[in-house]
Amino acid sequence: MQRREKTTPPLIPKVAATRISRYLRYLEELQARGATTTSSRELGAALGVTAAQVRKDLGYFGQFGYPGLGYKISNLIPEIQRILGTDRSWNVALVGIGNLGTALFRYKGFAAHGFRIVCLFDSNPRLIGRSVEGLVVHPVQAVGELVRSKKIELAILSVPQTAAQDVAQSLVEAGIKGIFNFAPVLLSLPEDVAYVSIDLAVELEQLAFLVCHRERELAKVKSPFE
Amino acid sequence: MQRREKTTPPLIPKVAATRISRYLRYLEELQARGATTTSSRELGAALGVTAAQVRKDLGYFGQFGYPGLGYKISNLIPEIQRILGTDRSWNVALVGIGNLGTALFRYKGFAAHGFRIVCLFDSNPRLIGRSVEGLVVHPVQAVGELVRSKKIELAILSVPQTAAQDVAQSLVEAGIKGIFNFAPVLLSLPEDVAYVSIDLAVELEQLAFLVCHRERELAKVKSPFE
DNA sequence: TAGATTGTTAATCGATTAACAATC
DNA sequence: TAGATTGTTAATCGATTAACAATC
Repeated sequence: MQRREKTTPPLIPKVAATRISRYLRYLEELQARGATTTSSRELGAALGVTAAQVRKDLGYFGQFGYPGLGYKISNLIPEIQRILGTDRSWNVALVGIGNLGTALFRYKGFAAHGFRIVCLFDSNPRLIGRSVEGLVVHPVQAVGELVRSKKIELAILSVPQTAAQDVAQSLVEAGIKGIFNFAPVLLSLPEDVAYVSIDLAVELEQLAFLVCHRERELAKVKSPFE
Repeated sequence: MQRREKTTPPLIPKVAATRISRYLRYLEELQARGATTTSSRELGAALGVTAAQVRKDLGYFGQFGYPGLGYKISNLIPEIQRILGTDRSWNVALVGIGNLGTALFRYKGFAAHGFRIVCLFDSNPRLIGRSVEGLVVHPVQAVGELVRSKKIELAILSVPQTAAQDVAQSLVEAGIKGIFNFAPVLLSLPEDVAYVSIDLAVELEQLAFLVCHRERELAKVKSPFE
């Protein structure tokens, strides 16, 4: 458990970054509707958080608003993109071209936010060499070479649980900077590799849990954005 | 913002339920390896939380351990399943049979934990009537009737953003108890309907954010399970 | 018994909210 | 100017960790 000096600048809670991402989503929606300004009150109301929370979250990164006026949407959107690192595009590898992998590859939401899946990998000999919507599936062994040559920084891992740690290891050795993992396992990675993980079964269990405990009036079992 | 009397029993933080789910995942793994007992220390170490956290989390729901001995795996697994509501099976509707929906339908991890996708829905006339691995795709309009007749309690929503709120509305009217939403939008639902949501683009943005801020040594930007 | 580990209370730590001066 | 809304500090609230008596 890493200790940290008391003098370090304001630490940013991870949930703040998640909310910032959602503010961006809503700002894009507002802009599409033709709005030009908004306020912490409006943003908060739309996302189910307090206005103070919105201002605090943005405050971790700078001053983007105008007292009395609110925020200029055309100004705040690029600021948040810069904060999130989505003001540029990212090359992404997709490892594991099964049902989920294929669906993720076809998912339009990634490209819309600057994430380009530029390389596919699998270990199944029957898939290797095949072309999926214009991209060839490469053997996992080629990760090292291709990550470097294609300047890939992020990887999406949709491989079976049993393969996940080994593949992650190869990706790390190839110099990947972040891994988005769908395998139901906690990957052990070096500290300087970023890590986001989704376990679909865990999420569905959460839903069952919430249903079971709604009746028992489970109070603080309150999702962060409802 | 709902107020709550000071006398209410210990409120359960949402993250505690998430961790409990992960404890279960790890316990199943331990059992598969032939282990019969474990301890809060071992569980915590495996999942990157303190032993005190593990005991506290379990403590919200009861006393399952033996001082000096730890926890009996064969005993703790069913206890956690009962807590999560996965000690029985759940009938699930899948709405939106696109790439993601199809992948989710084929995903084995749900069935393995008692979630049975028993009905498929879509609004695309070209999909309606088609059979996907033995299940016929029904029109979204049939939700009301089928949710009741098939005793469906949960729904997975993998429809486009623009359709999500309307479909959710129909599901609620049909008496659904919980919705697992993949559309990038905050659904507005009655309080007694449980809600879990994943926005894949937001998750990938989190990864980009973490990568960008690793260097800037972003301290408390620490994911809950690393 | 001695050693280990639980369940739980108290202490610490961190995140959220309220409040308000600054300012457009 | 008066009204609105920011950025930020202080107060509150809640979650995590440490500590330890109870107990196997």
